[in-house]
Amino acid sequence: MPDSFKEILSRESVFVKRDVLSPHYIPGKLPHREKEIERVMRSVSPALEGGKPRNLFIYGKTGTGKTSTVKYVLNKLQEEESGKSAPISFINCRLYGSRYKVMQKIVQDHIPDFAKPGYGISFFYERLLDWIEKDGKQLIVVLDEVDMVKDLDDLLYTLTRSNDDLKKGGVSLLGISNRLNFKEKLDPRSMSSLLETEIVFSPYNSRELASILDARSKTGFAKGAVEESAINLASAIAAQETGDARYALKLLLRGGEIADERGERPVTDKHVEEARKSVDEGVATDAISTLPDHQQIVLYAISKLTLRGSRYSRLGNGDSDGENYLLSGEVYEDYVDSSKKFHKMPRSARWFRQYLNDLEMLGLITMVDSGKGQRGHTRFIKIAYSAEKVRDIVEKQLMGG
DNA sequence: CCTCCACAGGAAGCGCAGGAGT
DNA sequence: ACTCCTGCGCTTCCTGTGGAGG
Repeated sequence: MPDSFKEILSRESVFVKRDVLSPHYIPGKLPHREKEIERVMRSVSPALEGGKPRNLFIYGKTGTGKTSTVKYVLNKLQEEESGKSAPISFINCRLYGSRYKVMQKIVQDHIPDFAKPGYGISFFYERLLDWIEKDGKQLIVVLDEVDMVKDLDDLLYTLTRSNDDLKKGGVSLLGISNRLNFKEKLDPRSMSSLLETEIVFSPYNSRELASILDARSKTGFAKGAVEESAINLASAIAAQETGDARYALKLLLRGGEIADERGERPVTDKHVEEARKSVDEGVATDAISTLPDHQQIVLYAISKLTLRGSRYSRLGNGDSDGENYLLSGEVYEDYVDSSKKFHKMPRSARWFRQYLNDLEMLGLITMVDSGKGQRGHTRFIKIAYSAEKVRDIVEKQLMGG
């Protein structure tokens, strides 16, 4: 318990430059991505000499450094080529998820005068061609999370076709995606245009993660403020999950915050261990509060019944492990009641089943098929997180609003 | 053995909001 | 700015499934 604000302020933090630990920070050096950086540079380099870069496609799971690598290379490109012959549009397709929006964004980036809404695609297209031809520019369009574009075939067609319509200059594409299987849905023609070159980013292993964390903590943390074992644990946990560098960074950052809150000085693996709980809980809270209302209500019904105990408590005799499993029928009944409580019209039983499947996909509940000992064919449902917490989150979410 | 139970999940169709085209 | 179109969330209807009960 601090005696005064003065004490809190004078207390030394383990951080010296906190934002270095943030996942958005792009360090001056990207460890373990040297090969990838070189390949991206190689494919972009023709732009420096007025040539058309090859189209490039990058895959890799989240937190493997795809976006950072591309941003790093493009920053370098703009530094070395301070002229205006290789303009860049960096587009996050989660925000600009259609051909129209992407085209509009490109125009807005470079010729904002014409970016008013209401114009058709063909208008944007021709303005853009004029602008590129003017002094033979080499436009580079980066499509981050490219799988989020609804009419991707059309977009790719439009952009690659522009090279045929241009007398001078060119447009090249750089696509980034974390889903490997999405190209199956693509038109073979747009596939071959996008996949001229392909780079796969593999997940970091725990040693690589450790050296990344180590490098960042050297500038982010105060000297001696973080123990090596803490870094190793954070890397090991993240490597075990998916090799996600963002997750590893979060663990370390949160661990530092926890240590600060208690005024403890070196960040140890104990802090990281607790950070893991807190981070995972935060993820669950986020996942729940962004859920559609009715899925939240289903979760609410499940958590309520879990706390009260199943009405049909006769599970297979002797199966003492099966505590707190609920039947989908009784959950539906409570879901209908709970919907009324939150002033919502309950959905049909068919759609309720769909909700259950969605929630299972998100890892918020688990289900097993009813075996012996149960009349009829149903599923046993169990909540994956603390029932009290889930109930409170949903209540807060749906009551005040 | 057949029937019933208590569901699972596919198919078809419907109304609506928002995006595309004019 | 206006209409047309499409995708999405949802309902209704239906067939399937595996054990219980008679």
